[in-house]
Amino acid sequence: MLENKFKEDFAQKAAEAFKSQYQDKYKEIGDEQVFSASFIIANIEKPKDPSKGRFAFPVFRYGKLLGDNPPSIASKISEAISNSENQLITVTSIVGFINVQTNFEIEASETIKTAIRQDAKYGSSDIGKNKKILVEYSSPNIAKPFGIGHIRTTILGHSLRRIFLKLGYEAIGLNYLGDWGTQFGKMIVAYKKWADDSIAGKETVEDLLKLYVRFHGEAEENEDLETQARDEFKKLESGDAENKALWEKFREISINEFQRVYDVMGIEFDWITGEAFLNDKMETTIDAFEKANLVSQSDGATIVDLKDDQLPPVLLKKADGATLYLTRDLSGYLYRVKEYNFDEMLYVVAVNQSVHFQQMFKALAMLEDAQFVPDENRMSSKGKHIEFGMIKFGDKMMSTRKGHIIFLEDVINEAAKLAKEKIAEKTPDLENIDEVALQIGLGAIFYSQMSVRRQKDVNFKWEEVLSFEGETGPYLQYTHARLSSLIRKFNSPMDAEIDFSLLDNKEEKRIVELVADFPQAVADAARMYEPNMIANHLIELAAAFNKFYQRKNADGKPDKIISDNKELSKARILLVKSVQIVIREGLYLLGIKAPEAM
RNA sequence: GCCCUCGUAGCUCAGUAGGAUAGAGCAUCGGUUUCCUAAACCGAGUGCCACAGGUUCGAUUCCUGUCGAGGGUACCA
Repeated sequence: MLENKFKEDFAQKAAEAFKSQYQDKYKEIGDEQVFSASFIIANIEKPKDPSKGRFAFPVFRYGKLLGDNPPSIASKISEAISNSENQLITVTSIVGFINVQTNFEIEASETIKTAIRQDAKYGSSDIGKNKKILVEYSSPNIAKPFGIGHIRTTILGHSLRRIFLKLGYEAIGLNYLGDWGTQFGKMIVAYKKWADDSIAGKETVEDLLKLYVRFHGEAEENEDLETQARDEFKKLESGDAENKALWEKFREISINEFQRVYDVMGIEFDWITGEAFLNDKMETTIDAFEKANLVSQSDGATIVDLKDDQLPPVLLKKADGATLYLTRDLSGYLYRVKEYNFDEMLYVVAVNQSVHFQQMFKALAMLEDAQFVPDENRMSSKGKHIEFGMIKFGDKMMSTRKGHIIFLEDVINEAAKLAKEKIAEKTPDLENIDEVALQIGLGAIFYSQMSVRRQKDVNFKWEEVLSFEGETGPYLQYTHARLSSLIRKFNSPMDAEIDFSLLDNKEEKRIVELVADFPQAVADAARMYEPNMIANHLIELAAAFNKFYQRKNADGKPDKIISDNKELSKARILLVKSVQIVIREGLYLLGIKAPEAM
């Protein structure tokens, strides 16, 4: 918390300045709250234009209180601070803002040393200490292939897990497979009717998809199929052996396929489970709602009326007695409460399921109300739907049912292929070409999802996902490779005394600021459940570094990082090292690998 | 009908605890490589921040309404 050192110094001095400059008013007002250092520090902000100052403090709110105009207040306070002993900061004032510059040598020295000392831990903190957070993500449906539609939940959730781990949380990544539900009735009907005997036992997910698509195609003509599907699922749920065997077959084919894709993508989970896991817990859940007197019958179905105009009732059981997705999710929540006693339970699921989660959280709250659970023990409010926008293709929604699907693996293969071509052209003697090509391909894909705020719908465009130039994953990776290359090239020891005052141009200054602000970016990303904030920060840092890398001296000659000026080179290479750490760790938080060369 | 999300440059998007002249990338045009990786860098132009009100010293940001796009709205997930 290096930055605080400067902020605290400023806040302290500003508080004193208010007291001395406005003695009479200060006493009259009596309320010292808004003049306290802690209030000031909380209201410090960052100018959009970094050249204005490292941070700023607007004084408009004091205008009425002090009976003085803001520009005058700002100038009086800043003058008073300037007249005091200042090691750390320099202040100036303009139109009601007090702008603060930090002592750059100190900030540079401490930022760089901290980053290098903490290395992979840079940006971490202990704000999540003793807190447990569950993150449910990916959660593909069995018997459907892994499509591009699954990419956002997978990448977002995976990144959030890593971000929370970095902040000291016990973060548990959960893959909750859609391995139960009426869709299996559909699959079973389709399989029994149309399965190709010649490939029996060797079916792939694609074969299952064909059956699924055919079912929906024919069901449009023949409504009876839907009824048959419900019957088959009902049979499955009551333990029919033949259907159980088919279900296990579908499940195994899918899981093997998923695992292969996760391995390629480098996606990790702490617990892979599924809806079927909850089958024996459903009755307990329904009992709990019954005991709480929340259950009623409606049109033959077993429901919980949420007493809310905005929300449809929760269906615990369909008229035929079979359970639904929501029943299973409620059971899952109650199970996880018991098993993990979490502080937060994040559901990284697309926005089209928002009603589902509203229903779920409301039902859980009603259950706790009925059970008179005291506030401090309530768990129902700890669930959060981390929603994200839909993926469209050619401006249309993707629909698995209609077979409109882009296989994630095809996207990955295509990206890796293009990356490999590019390497062959640029760095043909690179050793581990295939490995790096995959890293870059994945970097492009991952970044394309991370560069947009999660609430936005995104239109899948091959040329955007496969772009390696401009604000992209490969740009960050390329920058990392450059940084790594510099460090390799500078093969003198780095432990000598460094004169950080040699770092004095505006490019170096900007880089130090961005390195120093990385921990804040990580914390912000966690607060907003928005990895995009880290992606943005990395792009800014990479751009600042690349600018520095290609900067020219006044004479128009390249100002090289490694030069004959030994002392300057040493200081700069440490700066380079700190940037490398931030880019590498930042990319890690996004789930992207940082190659040493490419 | 009702509910949720989104609406910023030609295109894709940042701007996320309200702040000082609204920023990037792509695309277009021009420049930079005797090379610390040109997947880069430099320069050039573009905006009634959907619209209308409100709150505030100050609104792209918060509130209300309108319009537009997408999603959802009990026996799918």
